[in-house]
Amino acid sequence: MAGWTCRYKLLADGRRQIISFLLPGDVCELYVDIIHELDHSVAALTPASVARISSASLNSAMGQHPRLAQALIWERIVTAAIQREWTINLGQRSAFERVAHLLCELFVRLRGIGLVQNRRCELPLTQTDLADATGLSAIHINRTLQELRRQDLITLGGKELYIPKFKSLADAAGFNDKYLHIKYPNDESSNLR
Amino acid sequence: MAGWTCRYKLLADGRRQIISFLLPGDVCELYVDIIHELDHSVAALTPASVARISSASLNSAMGQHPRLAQALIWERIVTAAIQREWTINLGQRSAFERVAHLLCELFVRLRGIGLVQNRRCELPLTQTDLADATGLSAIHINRTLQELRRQDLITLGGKELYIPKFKSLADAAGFNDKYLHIKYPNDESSNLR
DNA sequence: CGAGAAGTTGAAGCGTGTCAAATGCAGTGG
DNA sequence: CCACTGCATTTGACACGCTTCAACTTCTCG
Repeated sequence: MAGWTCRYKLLADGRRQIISFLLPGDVCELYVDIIHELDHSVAALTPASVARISSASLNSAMGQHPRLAQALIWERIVTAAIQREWTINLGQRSAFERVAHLLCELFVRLRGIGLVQNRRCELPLTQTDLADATGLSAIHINRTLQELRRQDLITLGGKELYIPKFKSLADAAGFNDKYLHIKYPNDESSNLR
Repeated sequence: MAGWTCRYKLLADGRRQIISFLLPGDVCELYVDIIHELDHSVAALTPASVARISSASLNSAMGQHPRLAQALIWERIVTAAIQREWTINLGQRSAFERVAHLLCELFVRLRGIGLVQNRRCELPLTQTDLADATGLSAIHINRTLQELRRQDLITLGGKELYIPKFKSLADAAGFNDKYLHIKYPNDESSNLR
């Protein structure tokens, strides 16, 4: 409901991969009762508040509100699309593109839930977090962020991210928001420049 | 129903990332009618036969067979887990581990659908396919496969893969099949040695 | 004010990519 | 049946993006 969390997995030797970021409103796990055990971990990156929903109440809610079931299907589709896009990000893109792409994704998702104002949003991640999400070293993240700043694509500091020309950053990243299937209130995705 | 296919996405400059492999019995897309357009492509890697199911007949089948709906939920959970594991593979593992891990995954999945006999299975992938799945260059795939052969972890040639000691390969890859949630007929996963 | 975490910088090393070319192999047409 | 063709695989040499290591500095917060 509030705050940032992430899915992650630790390898035997201590390497950590962040698998995805969960933002306010995101669903963590619908089927805990089916699989019984998660194959990964979830952690809060900021103070966060989380709601638990019993499958009984969820089922009755879906019975009374058919569009809720539809919304949850839609949520799964988008989550899967994001995970596929991360696969592409890690598999094909350079460090520069990777970081730019991740920032684009987070920015658009935050925008979709009203957490972007004046092209600014909070980004409560350490450079180590960014490193573990992009499969890079924290040191290289640092240098990549410097390069992004040098090209005036972002301003990042004090946990605040500012993207002056979104289109430029998206082009540099090869980012296309179609996969997120996000509808923006009061304007269209193409209005992001 | 038969043959190998894959999901993939092409970047603007021609880079290709294979996002996942679809094996016989796998579901490609349940909700085409909801999202209308796919954000990626699917291609056959071998001659393949595919069945289309209308949402009408699927819904009626699920109505008559409650366990079918359960099975499809289970399928989505496993698919999501595989995609997360690919994220880890591409983000954290070395070339050697990546290839070993991918071969482990495919081997176990093929085993689950009865396509492994005497520790052998078909692997109708080119080295270029493996490269695009693991985010490596085809040349480095070639050298990595040679190293895997040199360590007697695999035999691969003529589109046939042989894994003499699965446990050894899995250890080298950091592979744990738990995320696949596969039940083996007539034996347990730990029987794979 | 002190201490630990986060961010920054420089130098050196290495894993993987790129380029170029040779070899092997399967399908095709004469 | 064989020469031809094109794709897959293999090999070697070299380049480079990113990692590692080792400081140092700057923040944050009790």
